[in-house]
Amino acid sequence: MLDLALYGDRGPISLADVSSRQDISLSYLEQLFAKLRRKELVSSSRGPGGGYRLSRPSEEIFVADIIDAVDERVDATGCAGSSDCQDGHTCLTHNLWTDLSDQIHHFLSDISLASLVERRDVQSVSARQIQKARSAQSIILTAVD
Amino acid sequence: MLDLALYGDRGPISLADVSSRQDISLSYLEQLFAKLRRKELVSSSRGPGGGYRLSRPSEEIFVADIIDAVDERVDATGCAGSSDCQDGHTCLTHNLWTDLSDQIHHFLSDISLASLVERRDVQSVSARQIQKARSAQSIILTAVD
DNA sequence: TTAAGTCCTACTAAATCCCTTGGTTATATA
DNA sequence: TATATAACCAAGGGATTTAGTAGGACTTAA
Repeated sequence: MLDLALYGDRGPISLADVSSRQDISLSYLEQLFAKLRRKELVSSSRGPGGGYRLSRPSEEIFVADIIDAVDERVDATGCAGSSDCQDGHTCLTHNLWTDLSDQIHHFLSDISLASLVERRDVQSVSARQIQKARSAQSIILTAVD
Repeated sequence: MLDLALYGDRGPISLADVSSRQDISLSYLEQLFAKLRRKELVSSSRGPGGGYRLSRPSEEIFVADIIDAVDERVDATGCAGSSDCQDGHTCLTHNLWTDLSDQIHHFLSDISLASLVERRDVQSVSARQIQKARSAQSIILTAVD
């Protein structure tokens, strides 16, 4: 999603591009983006020149939204929401773990894609990725010559 | 560990007792407590009447200490500390996940066993456990008659 | 018409978590 | 001194999750 936020300002991004930039397998990305599309965080267009784009401005998409869509829960309990972890009742530390889950969710729901794009560490990784893509392309062009 | 904090005020607690109260298998507890002992969070005494006790007052043992001892890390990154998640470099969201790990660790390092013992939800679960143990014992006594 | 792309299902490999089995050693007590 | 109670130890197994593969069907711009 951060890849779309970084590189998606001029039209849709194909998962093949995301795959090569971020070192994530294409098929795995397809599975993740199917879930992201269902939760309407991205929209897709098929055919040549197609790909995915963010369905909202990056300021309005939060990491928690993405985790929720892909993961279905941020849950540190193990006993989960069901709360019958011990013979039909809750275990001793049940509420400790639900508190922690809440903390995690709160932390991630404060971080937008836009705020990540502005981070210096993200920008430097992105710069390296662009550099790498350029040199890869120049190798191809050289080979064509 | 919370079981020791709750019930360990009169001498050591056997893992068999913890096992029956907390519905955790004895062998699994043995593995966990081996790690806790190595990190000097508990001390053990063998033989009849033996068991484990907290090696510090419950005010001075924090959930983060326990997690660290048992788990060796609280780490949300996947790429872990190694930070070479992408072809020898860090991935785009590397620092986001290390930040999250820090947040989790900070949250858990503020929570002592003593503070958990004082929680109402913990006390009510504990009360239920004591009740259950009493009725189990009375069944045994009745059977002896 | 063709190639680029999404879309879909089924399967696999590895890791982790919790647990089981089957022991040994130490020690309090009868 | 015998016995029961407990900690200690090692090897392995089942379930679940995570990340990825494989192989294809459908859409659409050029």
